[in-house]
This record gives sequence, structure tokens and C-alpha cells, in this order.
Amino acid sequence: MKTDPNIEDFASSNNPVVRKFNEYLDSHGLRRTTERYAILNRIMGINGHFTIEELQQLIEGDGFRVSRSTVYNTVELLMDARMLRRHVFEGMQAQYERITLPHTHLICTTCGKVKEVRDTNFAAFMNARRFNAFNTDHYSLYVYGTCSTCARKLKRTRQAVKDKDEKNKKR
Amino acid sequence: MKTDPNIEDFASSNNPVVRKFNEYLDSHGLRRTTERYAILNRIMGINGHFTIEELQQLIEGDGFRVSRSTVYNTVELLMDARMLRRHVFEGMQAQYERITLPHTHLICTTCGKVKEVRDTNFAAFMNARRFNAFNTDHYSLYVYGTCSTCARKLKRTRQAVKDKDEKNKKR
DNA sequence: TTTACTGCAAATATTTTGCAATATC
DNA sequence: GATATTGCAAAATATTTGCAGTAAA
Repeated sequence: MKTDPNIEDFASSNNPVVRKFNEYLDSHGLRRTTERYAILNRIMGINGHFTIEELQQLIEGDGFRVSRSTVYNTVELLMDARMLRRHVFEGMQAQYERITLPHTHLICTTCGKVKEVRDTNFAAFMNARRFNAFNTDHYSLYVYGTCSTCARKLKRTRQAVKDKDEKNKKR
Repeated sequence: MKTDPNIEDFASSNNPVVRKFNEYLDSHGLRRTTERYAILNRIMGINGHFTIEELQQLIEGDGFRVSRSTVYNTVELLMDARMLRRHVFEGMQAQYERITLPHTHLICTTCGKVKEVRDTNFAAFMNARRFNAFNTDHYSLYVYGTCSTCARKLKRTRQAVKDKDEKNKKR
């Protein structure tokens, strides 16, 4: 085993996420490797979305070296264990996030930032919703638009163009 | 120009989709090439989702040869013109579809088939919905689950396993 | 005639895979 | 000790790009 006291502590902790992962590994005859816990441990510290690249860099920033293949492999397991979800928003590379309570994703098409918002009305609507000849497992709502920061910047740019036009007209 | 009477007819037709595309091309100083109309023409004949690969094969099935780069390029233009949308459903490759009325996507996680359903209640909900510090442009709702065909198959498989277990027990 | 577009081949980006070394059970 | 897992490098996949020839305006 690659030794790392922090990760060993995490792996043997009573953290419900660790327990869930253990159950998944055990029930599938998979092994409890240090790499898997190091990755899970890092993911637990991330709020929001991350790419594979970012995840690996964070892990290595912790001073733990894992190969790209292992990151992919573990992320795959976590998805299978229903602990992680993969999202591909329009025009962006795949991003992952821990599965928590259902929420809506607001994606700014200008800066690419993704914000999660809870929407109890929508959740209630979906809970009640039944589709013909289809058994729902889970769902994702992606809302694309412009965040307030980008809206402000765009407004400023437009104003600047307008000002310039005005100036040119006067000449 | 690569000549093709069918495509020339289509390009000079009064089809609203053609007109919309023409407007987009003209307003962006882009050229009206036969390839672009051949691709648009083929897309018009597709109901539902398609991949780049499938699209190119359909076009070539029509006896019109286009390069992969041109397919990508034109699809990009059509997305920019808000005539086409790109979707990446969990675990599948990118698929495209014409922009029509808003609808929900039901994705079978077993066979991968995607079905569109109109949902006026949901559409009304989204029309009324405003998000804090966010200006909505458009949205996508992806619902994952099992279609009835796959549900039936799975049920049969489970029954077969059960029968086999029963049989083994009797020995 | 000017320059945008196409097609090709090469480059990139992302993810997957084969395999030898290694760690888990 | 048996075998699942890791890490590496190579392969596969999907998409983008540079460039020379071609076509649209």
C-alpha cells in the first residue's frame, strides 16, 4: 500500500460516504485501494463541478500521485455507486459533481460558470410526474443564459461601443 | 459550385428554414455554398436525434459527398443560427437535433434511445420561472430511466435467472 | 479578382486499453 | 499465492486546424 496517514485515517473513518463506497466495493468484489480513497477524499472537499484534469491536479496538490487511468477508473466506480454524476454542458468539457439533493444547473454561456440552485417547486413537480411507458430513474435540468457578472460586463461593452459611435458621428 | 438539382431547388425554395439560414449567412457575411444547403436539407428530413457520423452517412447516402470538416463547420453555423442544438446525454456521444418547440428528453439508460415529449405544464413552469442574478436563454431537461421495451426484456431476464435457480435447487 | 470555403491530412483533446509490476485479499 | 489494480505508453475516438486548391461574390 502507498502509505499516507491522512488517507488511511479517511479510509477507516466512519464517514457515511466512506461507508457507502465500502459497501459498493465489497458487494462488487472490488478492492479497497489507497488510490481510491485518496480520490474520494479529494472529491469530498470539492463543492460544485470539476473536470478530470482539475481533480487529478487537486489530488497531486495534496502530495498524492495517481495516474490518469486510475482517476478515470475510480470516477467510473463512483458513478456506478451513484455517488458521482457526469455532466456535459453545451460547448464545455465533461464535468463531475457529487450526487446530493436534486438541483437545477444554471450555466453561464459567457463565462462557463455553473451554479446550482435548489428548486422545491420543480422537485415536487418532477416527483409527481410520470411518463408514458418510461420508468424514471433520475433527471437533470440545465438552464443556459447569462450570469449577472457577465451581464454587467456586456452592458459596459455595449455602452462603450455606443459612446465611440457617438464620438465618431460628431467629427 | 458542385451541381445538384435537388439541392439547388431546396436552396432557392421558399422554405422558412432556408430563409432563416440565408438571413443568418447574409448577416454574417458568409457564403451560400451547395454543401451547406445539402447538409441543411438532410437535417430537415431527420426527426429526432443524430450524431455527426450518422448525418454524414445520410448525406452521402443521398449521393452527395461532403468532408467531415464541412459537416462540423455547417453544424456549428446552424447552432450559431439557433437552428440546431447539441446534446450530450450520460455515457453517449454528442447528438444533435433541430430546435423546435421546447420538450423533455427521455433517455433510456439501457438501449440509449431518446424520446421527446411535450410537457405544457413544465413549459409553463419554466416560462414563469426567474432565477436570481441570472438571465435565462434556453434550457434542457434530461430524464434518465428505462423505456418499456427494455423494462420488459429485463423482467424476462430476471425471470429466467429465477427459473434457473429454482431448477438448480431441485437437484 | 478577392477572399471565404472545402477537403485532406495532420494535430489536439479526451478517454480507453494492453500489459508488466505491484498491492490487496 | 491468486488475482485485481495501478501506471505507463500506446491506441482509439472525437473534434479542430493548417493549408492548398476551388468556388462564391
